[in-house]
Amino acid sequence: MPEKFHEHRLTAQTAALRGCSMFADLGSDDLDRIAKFVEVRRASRGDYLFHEGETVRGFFILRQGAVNVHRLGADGTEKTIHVFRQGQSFAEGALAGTGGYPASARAVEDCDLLFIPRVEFLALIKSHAELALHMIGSMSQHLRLLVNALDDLQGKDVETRLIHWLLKRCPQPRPPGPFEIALDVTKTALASELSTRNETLSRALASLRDAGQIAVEGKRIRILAPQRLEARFRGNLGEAD
Amino acid sequence: MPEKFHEHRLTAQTAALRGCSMFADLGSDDLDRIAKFVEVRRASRGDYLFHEGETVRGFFILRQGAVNVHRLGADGTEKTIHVFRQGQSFAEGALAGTGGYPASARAVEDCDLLFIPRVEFLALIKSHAELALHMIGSMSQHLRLLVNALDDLQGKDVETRLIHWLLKRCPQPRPPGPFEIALDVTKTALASELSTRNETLSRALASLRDAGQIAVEGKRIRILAPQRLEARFRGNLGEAD
DNA sequence: CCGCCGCCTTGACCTGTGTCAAAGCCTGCG
DNA sequence: CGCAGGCTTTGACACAGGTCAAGGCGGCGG
Repeated sequence: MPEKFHEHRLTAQTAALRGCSMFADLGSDDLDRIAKFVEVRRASRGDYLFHEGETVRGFFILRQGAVNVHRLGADGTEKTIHVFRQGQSFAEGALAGTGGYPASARAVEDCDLLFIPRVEFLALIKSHAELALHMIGSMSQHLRLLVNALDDLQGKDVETRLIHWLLKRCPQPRPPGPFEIALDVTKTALASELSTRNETLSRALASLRDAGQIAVEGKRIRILAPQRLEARFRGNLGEAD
Repeated sequence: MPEKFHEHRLTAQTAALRGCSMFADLGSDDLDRIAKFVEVRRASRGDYLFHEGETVRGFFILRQGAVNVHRLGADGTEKTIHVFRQGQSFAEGALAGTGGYPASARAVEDCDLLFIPRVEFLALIKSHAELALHMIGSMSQHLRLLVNALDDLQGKDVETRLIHWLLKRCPQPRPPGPFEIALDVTKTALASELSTRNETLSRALASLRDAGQIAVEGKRIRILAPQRLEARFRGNLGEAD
């Protein structure tokens, strides 16, 4: 491999690493050191990145695409734990523990990711306390995420969870006019992300449509008045929760 | 304070620290260093250790008792995320993040705990990569725990969750004869731990009793045949999940 | 000893959501 | 062009579990 190309590959990865919150404020020398053992991976829609129970070889940073982290129930139906999207890292929590990955991960879109091998990374951490703190911070985020997911499930009905999902991808502060969201996955996949079935999601969408909150055109959902939708969200929380 | 007493206090805490998995295999000099800034705390049943949103001052190790980590819904009902018991640490995930504790913690029994202040601990981590790895390991455990809780909720009905809870505190390998479990909290609190209501828990217990699986006498539950109960557990998973 | 107050139990009822089934709609392929 | 196989929508139905209400049981203070 020509040296020039190798150089280029390194800087491209360095940039990608910096984009991930975990490595955001590391010195560029450190980043280069990491970039040396990082692997670039591509995954097509449907490919598995790892399976539950498999021994942990490393973790991932998602540059492009979306990954569904889930478990399989005894009857084979998969239960989504979380869907990660670009810029996020996942499975770093599994690095330190024993017993392999606690869940499986499958690309729900074509993905472009970085794979950080376990042993090299752990070795690096030992000499870079800074990095360890970032790692802890990142895991901390995931903990919060799961805590949120957990009380979403406990307290909120499907309509409320759907509204929550919509509002999360609507800019803050809320635009007064309509805002359109393009679904990057099938509605069935979205249903799974919301821990429900496509039928139920379909009904929830219909109910919001009938209430004049949204307009649905295939894979595009238009929020007619984000502020009004947010009001309904708070309303739902008040009684149902 | 007499030097002798101080010495004693230190070694007692050192021992307590070693009991916690997070510090288990640290050198005793390191433990002593930690012990210096650790605070001993007691909490009576009902006391709050921290509230959701409060700025994070440190984390806890539970030496004795039980702590309920939960959130309050909009209507004021509390939703349990997890109940920690002796030997476990909690809230260490909040150390690195921003935005304060993601949940509240309340003693459900009289508790005896160690409080590890945030700034001192973080400073120590910077110079002790070993410790950082342990920290990561511990958070990793909590992540797994939440993942488990999450798919418990998604997939399993209350009876199954109850059986799961019972089996978790029944020795492995399963004794062939009866095994008795003493509830350390009220049944209402247990219901909350299982993310349900006392009425529903009551029914689940009754149903297991009528099925000849358990005997309930106030706060003591006798599992008549652990192996048979485990069989039922697997049965439930097969269909319902 | 009695009454109060928490906790637990049981019954009746209602609602959300999963399940099953049928039909509509797209998209790609022969 | 037309058909097949996905996805989505809608309806009918079943059931787990939450809610409300009415006791029962027990412990503790007066």
